[in-house]
Order: sequence, then C-alpha cells, then structure tokens
Amino acid sequence: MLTDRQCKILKLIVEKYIKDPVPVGSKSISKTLKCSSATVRNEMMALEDEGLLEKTHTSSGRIPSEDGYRYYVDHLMEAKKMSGEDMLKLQTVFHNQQLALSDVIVKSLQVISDMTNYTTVVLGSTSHENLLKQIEVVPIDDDSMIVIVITDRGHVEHKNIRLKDVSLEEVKKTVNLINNLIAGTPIDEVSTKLEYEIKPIIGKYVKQHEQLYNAFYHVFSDFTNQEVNVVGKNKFLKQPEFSNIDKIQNVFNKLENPELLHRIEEDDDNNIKVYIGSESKIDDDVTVIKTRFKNGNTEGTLAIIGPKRMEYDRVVSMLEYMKENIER
Amino acid sequence: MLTDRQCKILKLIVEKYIKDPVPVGSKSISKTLKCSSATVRNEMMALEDEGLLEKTHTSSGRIPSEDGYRYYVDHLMEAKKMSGEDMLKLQTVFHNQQLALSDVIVKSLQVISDMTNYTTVVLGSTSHENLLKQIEVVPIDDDSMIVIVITDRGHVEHKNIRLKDVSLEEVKKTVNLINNLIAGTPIDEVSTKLEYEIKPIIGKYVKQHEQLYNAFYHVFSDFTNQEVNVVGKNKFLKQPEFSNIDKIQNVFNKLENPELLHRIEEDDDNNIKVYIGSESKIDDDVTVIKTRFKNGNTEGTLAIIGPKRMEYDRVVSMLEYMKENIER
DNA sequence: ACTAGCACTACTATTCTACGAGTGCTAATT
DNA sequence: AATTAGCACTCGTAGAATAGTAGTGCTAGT
Repeated sequence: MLTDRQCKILKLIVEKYIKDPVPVGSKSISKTLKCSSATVRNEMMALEDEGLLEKTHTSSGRIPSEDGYRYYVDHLMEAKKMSGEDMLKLQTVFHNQQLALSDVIVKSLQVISDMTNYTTVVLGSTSHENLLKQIEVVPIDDDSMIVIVITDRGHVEHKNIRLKDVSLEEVKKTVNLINNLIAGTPIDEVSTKLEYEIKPIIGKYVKQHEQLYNAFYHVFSDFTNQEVNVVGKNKFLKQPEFSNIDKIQNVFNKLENPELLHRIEEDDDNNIKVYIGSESKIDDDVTVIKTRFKNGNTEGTLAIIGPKRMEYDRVVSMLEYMKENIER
Repeated sequence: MLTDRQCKILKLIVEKYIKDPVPVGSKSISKTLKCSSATVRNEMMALEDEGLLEKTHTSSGRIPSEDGYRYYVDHLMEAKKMSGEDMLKLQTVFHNQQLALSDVIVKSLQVISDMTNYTTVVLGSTSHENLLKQIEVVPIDDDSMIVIVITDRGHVEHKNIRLKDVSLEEVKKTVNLINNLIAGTPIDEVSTKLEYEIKPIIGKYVKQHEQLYNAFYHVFSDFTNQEVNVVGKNKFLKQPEFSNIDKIQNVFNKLENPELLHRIEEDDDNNIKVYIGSESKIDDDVTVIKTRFKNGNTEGTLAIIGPKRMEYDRVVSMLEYMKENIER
C-alpha cells in the first residue's frame, strides 16, 4: 500500500513524464512538494521497489513502469472534463445532421487523431452479427457484372465478377433465389447456406449453374468479416518513442493487421478500458484505450492507440464524450 | 556527347550504386574496365563536368545525379526481359480467371510491391470519364438508407444517408427519376443536372423534396472524382535513403494526397515513362515509372514509385508485362 | 593517351576529456 | 523516527584529438 506522499510523487512523475519524455529527477519534484530532494529520493526508491518506477541507467531520473502507469490510471488519475477547445471541434462534427452515424464516428475520430496525435480505430460489428439484407447485381458489360451485398446494419460491399456465356436472365433468377431464401442469414453462414439451399435448385433450373454458384460463393466467402477503420496511423511518426524506423515498421505492421486489432474487443466490457503495453496484446510499446458503443443497429468498438506515455485523462474524457454522443 | 568509354563508366556507376547505395570509387570501376584507376578518374571528372555524376564530399566516390539517371535510362539501360522468377509470381495472378480485371491489377501490384520493395499505384478513370449507370437505394431502418452509385465502368460507391419523415415511396420515385433522366451523364455533371432536371420535378410531386434533393446532391458531390489505389506505401521504410522520420513523413503525406498523385497521369503518353526526382512533380527524392493501360471500359494508369536509385530495368520490364497482359 | 605515384581531403571510428544531472548513502538535525 | 544536508559516485552527452582509410586531383613519366 502506498502512502499519501508516495501517491503524490508517482502522480507528479507520471504527469511530468507524459508532458515531456525525459526521466524525472528528485529535485524537480521537491520543488512542487514541500520537502527536500533527499526525501523524494527515498520515496522514489520505495516506489521503484514496488515496481512502479524505473531507471534508464544507474544514476538517471525515474520513468513510470507499466505497473506505474497502471497504478496511475487506476488510482491517481483525476476524471477530467473535456477542454472547451476539444469539445468545440468535436461538436461541429456531431451536430452535422446530414451525416449518417457511421460517418460521424469516422469524422470525429479523424478530428481526435489530429488533436491528440494518436491513432484511432473503429471496429464495426463482426460478420456473424451482420445479417444479409439483400444483394443487387448490375451488369457492366457482356461478361462482367457487379454484385453488391448489403447487410441489415448498412454494411455494403461489392465485387466485380466475370461470367462467361451466362445470360442475364439466369443471373437474375439466382439473385432472386438468394434474396428470397437466404436474406436474414448471418453473413458468415451464407456460403454454407448457398451450398445446401441454392446450389441444388439452380443445379436443376439454371444453365451454367457451376459458374454462377462459384461466383456467388466467392463473393460471400470474401466478405470482410470485420469492419476495421484505422485513422491516423502516421501519428506514430510524431511520437518520440517511435523515432526509429524499425519500431515504426513494427507498429505499422500491427496496425495493418485486422486480426490483431480485433483483439481490442475481445473483452465484452462496455465501459472505457485502458490496456497498457503488454496488456494491449497488440504491442508492448503502445497503450490502447477503448470502449464499446451501441446505437440501434450500429454498434462496435472505438479505440485510441498511442505510446504508453499517453495523455490518459484527456483521451478517456474524449472517449466518454464520444460514447455518450453516439449513444443518443 | 559522351565517348564510348564514358558511357560504359556511367553505366557501371549507376548500376553499382543501384545495387548498393555507397559512392562508387574509381578503383572498383578500373577492375571491370581494362584501364587504370587514374584513367577512370579522369573520365569521371569529365562526367561530373557534364553534370551526370556528383560527389558527396571533396574526396568521395561518385554517385549519379538526376541527369545521370536520366542519361542512363534514355541511352544506356538495356531492355531486359523479366526474370523467370518475377514472371512466375505474376502469372499466377493473371491466370486466375475468376477475378475481374480491376482486382487482377490490384493483386498483381501487390505482388510487384512485395517483390521490389517499391510502392505501386493504380489511378482509375476520372469522374468526368465515368458515366452514371444507375443508383440503388436500400432502406436500413426508419430514418436511414443506403444509396449506391454505380458507373458504367463498374466503379461503385455507397453512402449512408439520413432522412426524417420521408416515405419510402417518395424516395423510390426520386430514384426512378434519376435513373430514367440522368443515367448516362458524367458523374461530375450529375450534381448540376440534379438541380436543373430533377429538383423542379420533385419540387412539385414529392413531399420533403428539399431534404431528398439535398441528400442526393451530397451523394454525388462527394463521389470520389478519382480512383486512387496506393499499394505498399510502407516499402519506403525499407529504402536506406528514407531512413529518417522526417523524410518518411514527407513522403507518406505525398502518397496520401490524391491530387498530387493525380499529376502522374498529366501527360497522356501511352508508353512507359520514367520521371526522375524533380521530374516526378511528386517529390524530388523519388522516381515514378508509369504507363497508361486500357482494356475495354477499364482504363487508367499504373505507376511504380521508389527512390531515384531504382532498379529501372527491372521495373520497366514489369510494367511492360503488366500493360501487355492487361490489354488483352 | 594512359598510368604510376603522391599529396591531400574528408568521412569514420575510437578514445579522451570535461561536465552535469542525477543517484545512494551517511551523518547530522528536527 | 522522519527529514535533510552533504558528498562520493555513476552514467550519458558533447566536444576535441587521434588515427585510419577510401577516395580524390594533379604531375610527371611511360
């Protein structure tokens, strides 16, 4: 258990280090606190023993450890109202009545990314939650056409397919069959339903059924099973802790890996959650702050990803604001 | 005019430097050529006087200047057949009969980017070339629906719009009007046609026409006027000349700027063109190699972007192969 | 016309220095 | 018992000195 003073010191160190990424020395703390640097040093030692602080070398100042950040977030951080300036910029996006919710979310995350220099992420609903609403086919020329797949939640994907010697009639028959028989099915079950419910029928009544079946099969099996939207990846280039190319390459690879990002929503907690470093399951050098949101049909996860040295209070207040505004 | 030997030396320097980005000394050249390093040095001086070579400092070896690369590409580079290995990897993509052409192009550019460590770009046809084919509307819930816009070339975009108290009937009327009256119009003229041909009609017959008109107006005015597809931006992280964060940030910003990339297809030359450094109009530190392609309705521009120190012969042969294969 | 030879240049890597910001510990003070 | 002043010590950083080396340009001789 930490003493009152230890808490104060830890808080000061974390906040100072977040402002400016250089190890914090005892002297600078003793100025704010009313005691000598020697006392602060003793307390710092205690905090280091607890595993909350670290040194970069034997005689350097202290920086927060992963556990230090954790403790800060769990016990020391003060809930902050969003600054007026931050609020204003976001409000203009939210008050745009023209935009659909999903567009508002992406736009506001762009704004947040620019304001904070962190990367933001929206994860949409997964394909087993998305039900097929309907498909549309638009012929482009003799042997190619576009298939458009729409889900009940408004997710749209399209694919250009090529068919040789298949008449428009037969395509339309198949489309109607699909719309009548398997609309309402979760997207990731459509492929199998196609096989058992559509294939036998078109096998009898439709010429070129092999080709047609294959084409549609691919359309659905390629359907993105997770909507992922990463905004402001490049912001990592502005973070001093990612100033070398190898680290950047590593982080970029991870941010471009949808399966990996998917881990953010593995827990089904609806509140705002903070995952620091190794807790993030994405990269030991980043912090992920996330929350789920839900408004009618639209639901998913928002996340802000930055260095562990993150403005936790500011980001949390922003996510709170986002969640609130999305949910009504 | 360069002597025969000068050409040989320039060629050797360029090719050596491309393989390994360190200034090339006279000694290494004299080994391949049958003459002393002193002779080579004299020739190098001459080449430097011509502005084809540069030094990084007074006593360093030479590196090719922009003009040096230019001369190499125009006069010295040997047309190379694509290596069997490169060919093989691309063939598997091209021989996939299932894929639509546009998908084949993107897939193969991914392959090329991975093989070469350069960034690749596809620029699709611009919106004044794209004609509106048809629009589709799919209601999602009470007050939101998806509008899908399809062009004659198979470009598809969709937008989620919100409408309050507008009945489906009236939306459908409007959609039919648009499909009947202005299909066939170049996309970037649709907005104005909407105003003069649709607005007056729905003004009379459709309730809530203001809202409806506005919604559709936005759908078309937001239509991406240029299809841009950049593959393998991160490859720049692997190029030694872009090993510092500022340069990377700069290049990334440029690669994410569609208007800037658009400059690649400003010339309407159908052949393969090489733009070195400042010629590229994108960034002084990159080379752009591009070609236009056309196959039926699908047309556009392919480009490969990398450092000036690029494997010109290899990239040119790849683009040739791409162009040929796309065009039939 | 070519080349051997040489003085010269500038980058690189290594070592040394001085400095300063920080530490931990001890002993004195409150 | 808690705090603090004082001090020896550590380590990173910055700058200067050094040596080595890969290259040059020039001259003079083949």
